[in-house]
Amino acid sequence: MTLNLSERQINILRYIAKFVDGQKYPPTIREIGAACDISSTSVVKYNLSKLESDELIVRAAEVSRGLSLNWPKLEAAGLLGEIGQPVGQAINGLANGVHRAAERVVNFFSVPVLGHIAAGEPIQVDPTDYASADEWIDLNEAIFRDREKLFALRVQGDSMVDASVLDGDIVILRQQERAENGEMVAAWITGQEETTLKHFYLDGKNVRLRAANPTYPDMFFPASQVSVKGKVVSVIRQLE
Amino acid sequence: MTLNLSERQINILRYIAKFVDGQKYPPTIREIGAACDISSTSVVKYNLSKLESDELIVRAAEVSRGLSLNWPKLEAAGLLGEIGQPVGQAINGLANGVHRAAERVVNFFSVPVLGHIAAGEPIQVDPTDYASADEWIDLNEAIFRDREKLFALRVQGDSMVDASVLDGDIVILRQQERAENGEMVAAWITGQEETTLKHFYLDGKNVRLRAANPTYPDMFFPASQVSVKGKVVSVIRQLE
DNA sequence: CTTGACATCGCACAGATGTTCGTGTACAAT
DNA sequence: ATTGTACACGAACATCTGTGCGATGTCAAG
Repeated sequence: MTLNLSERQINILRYIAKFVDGQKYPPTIREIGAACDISSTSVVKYNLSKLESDELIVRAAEVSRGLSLNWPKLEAAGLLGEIGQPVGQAINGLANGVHRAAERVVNFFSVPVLGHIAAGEPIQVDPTDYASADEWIDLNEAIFRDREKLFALRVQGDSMVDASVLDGDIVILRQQERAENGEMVAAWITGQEETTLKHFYLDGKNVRLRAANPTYPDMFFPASQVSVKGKVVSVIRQLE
Repeated sequence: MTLNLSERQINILRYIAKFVDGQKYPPTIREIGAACDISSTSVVKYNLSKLESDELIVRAAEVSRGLSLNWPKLEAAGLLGEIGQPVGQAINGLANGVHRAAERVVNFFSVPVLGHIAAGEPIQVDPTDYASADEWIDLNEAIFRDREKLFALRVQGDSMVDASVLDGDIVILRQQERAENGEMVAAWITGQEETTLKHFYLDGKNVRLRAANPTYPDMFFPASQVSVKGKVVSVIRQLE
């Protein structure tokens, strides 16, 4: 039989994928209902039963949160694009083998982008309405690609404001000793005995460290004095 | 601190790992108790709380089956051999399930904080040495807590540089109409017909919007003209 | 128009499940 | 001896959560 899923069922699948990825445990039918604009638990159950008969999910009867996604089937149905992405693209450390469908992880770390914030436009805000998002930010891709060499630094003080990095921010870096021109790196300067976040430029045998904020002057050092610790991949600021 | 786990707690970890791998959802405390020869649910809870304070597991209060393993921490504690790595986890790191530490990718959204970055201090960078981390950033918690009401905005242009938010950054907000003084919010200003990110202050019937960058002047509006769309929870910048 | 499958809704109910609390034991410190 | 801490037990409790069932609306076929 041909799968004929309703938009609602697609939404349910997407929500489950996102929820499990984020929470590490499956949602309840009420949580699904709330997220997918379904007022009745029985309607959720009805749709879950449909999905189960299509073998897209597996359900344990009478067990709270007793459901899981059947990734091989989801892939066979061509639904990966609808509800998630294979992890293979996000983690290149995996690239040494053929992935079976089961070896996939949803790209659940995505949030709906409900608009752009730039002066002049209002934003429509209804975060619970999954369907209304016209774009999705894939935070998996954004933050966690090639996680192997990632580490974090917590920024102390205002020494990095020139790079628009504030006190308390978390800087996520990928360990590497070399950097391309223009990349922002964490560098240890031997002469100065300090570590800074700066844009890296190699001019012959000299290294120029440029602040993000143009009001701060560039700094020049012999290349031998600058040792790159890692490249800044992401900056995360928590505000609560 | 040194981890000092009882045999019972190791057993619990092992059981959780095995259960999640097989069932695709976490066990209840009663199931854990039955499997680990614990007659009382409160004893299971007691031990789970211990494991949680060691950050070996993550627990959602009052949520059935609301627990998950913290694999990076488990590895850091040298417990992978004790509890075994579930196939479902190995899959994320290695296609064939054979565990090689260097290639393994953990399926948990926390990264080690290997130090602080402030002028004057060197940073020891060995991202593979999880044990040396003096702090862990749980990005799950940092970004996706109460994710139901979260949405994102992509920043366009340099209109927010005064808030240290750059063009292209992703701003993650929690939907809410009210704000406390000092919180950074996305606000729609009726008179100006624009949306901005500013620190919010209510002075009597007036709203003061303060930029993060002190070189930008504050803005004042009647409270009726300012409508808060959401509170900024996180700012994420991608640099690659 | 009638019929029946499909999808939805609201609600009540029973079972599942985390939490709390009083109690007990063992052991080290005082 | 007394106190404090860590660990364990069991029962009671409140809530979470899946299921069942009757009612409603839609829509195409007869």
